[in-house]
Amino acid sequence: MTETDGYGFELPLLLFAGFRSIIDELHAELAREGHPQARPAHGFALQAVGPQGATASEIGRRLGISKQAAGKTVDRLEALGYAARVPDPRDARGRLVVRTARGTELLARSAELFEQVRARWAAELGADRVRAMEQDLRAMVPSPLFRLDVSGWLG
Amino acid sequence: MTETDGYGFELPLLLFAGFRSIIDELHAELAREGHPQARPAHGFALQAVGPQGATASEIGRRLGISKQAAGKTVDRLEALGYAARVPDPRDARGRLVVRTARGTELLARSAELFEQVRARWAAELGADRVRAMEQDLRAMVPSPLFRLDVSGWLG
DNA sequence: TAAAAAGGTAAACCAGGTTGTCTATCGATG
DNA sequence: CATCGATAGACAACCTGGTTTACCTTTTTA
Repeated sequence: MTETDGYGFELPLLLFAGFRSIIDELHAELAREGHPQARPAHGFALQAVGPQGATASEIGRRLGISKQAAGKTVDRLEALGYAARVPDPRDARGRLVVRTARGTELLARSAELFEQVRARWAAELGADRVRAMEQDLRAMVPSPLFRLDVSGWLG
Repeated sequence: MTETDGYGFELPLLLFAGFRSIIDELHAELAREGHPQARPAHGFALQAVGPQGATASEIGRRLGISKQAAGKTVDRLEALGYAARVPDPRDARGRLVVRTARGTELLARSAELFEQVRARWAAELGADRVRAMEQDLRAMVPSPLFRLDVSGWLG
């Protein structure tokens, strides 16, 4: 990092700023539509729950965080009405985390809004440029799993 | 977000994964070179200090966080030997935060490593594709300031 | 020169991560 | 069929790094 922010330093900043601007736009609109409490982390976690539900331990594994941390996040989702815990019929130890209707609605609306953002990028830059960006990132990135250990990772 | 991760949902994920893979690579190497304690947040904060030094309040403003939070981060940088607080000769209220030699070294080495990563991307994808990615992101992103309120923002 | 603005610090709180320990249950194996 | 290792979940203690509120000191300004 020189004082003049050379090229090399700019690339990661731009990638993060791109990510952030999309997520900010998404959540500004979600807040307007009745989800003011929803945070980016909630969408990721809810996605990790999956349509069939999952145990907190499994969610932790999918997110790359401890089962305890996953449990706390599920507590939060539960408090906000996006997920619920039900007894696991096949394992008396476990409690299955499932999406509520509100949780499913949040994900569905998020998907629509993400499509809108991408369409705007395509309109602005050209569809081919957006496709190229995605293709290039796919080539350079190990795998676009949603690791959720961001808090601990960043700081 | 549909279950099948349509295009719209993939773009932000790819942007974040790209950012993250670069930062992970950087810090893996920094750790090998004697900076195992350095976290991504430290680099951002140290950058915000600037070559002339800055007050904690000013750092907070640059990073988009409260002066108290900035103060805590400076505490951390100080403990790790990357920054020091000196009396501000022009303001008896303030204490100027300045980079130590070790802090400057961390930033310089980071800059070199960022250049290396970008060169690898250019070799893999083609220099024009990397330039195009940067150009397109620059066009879509408000401004690539390093907001550091990520912890609070994400969760 | 008094009031407002700004720097720094401290305390209380929250979110979300960690590790470690404990109990209950599951599943495989002798 | 009993036992034992692995696993789910809960709980506690702790760390980092945000927040807000409050207060003191110093500087700026009206």
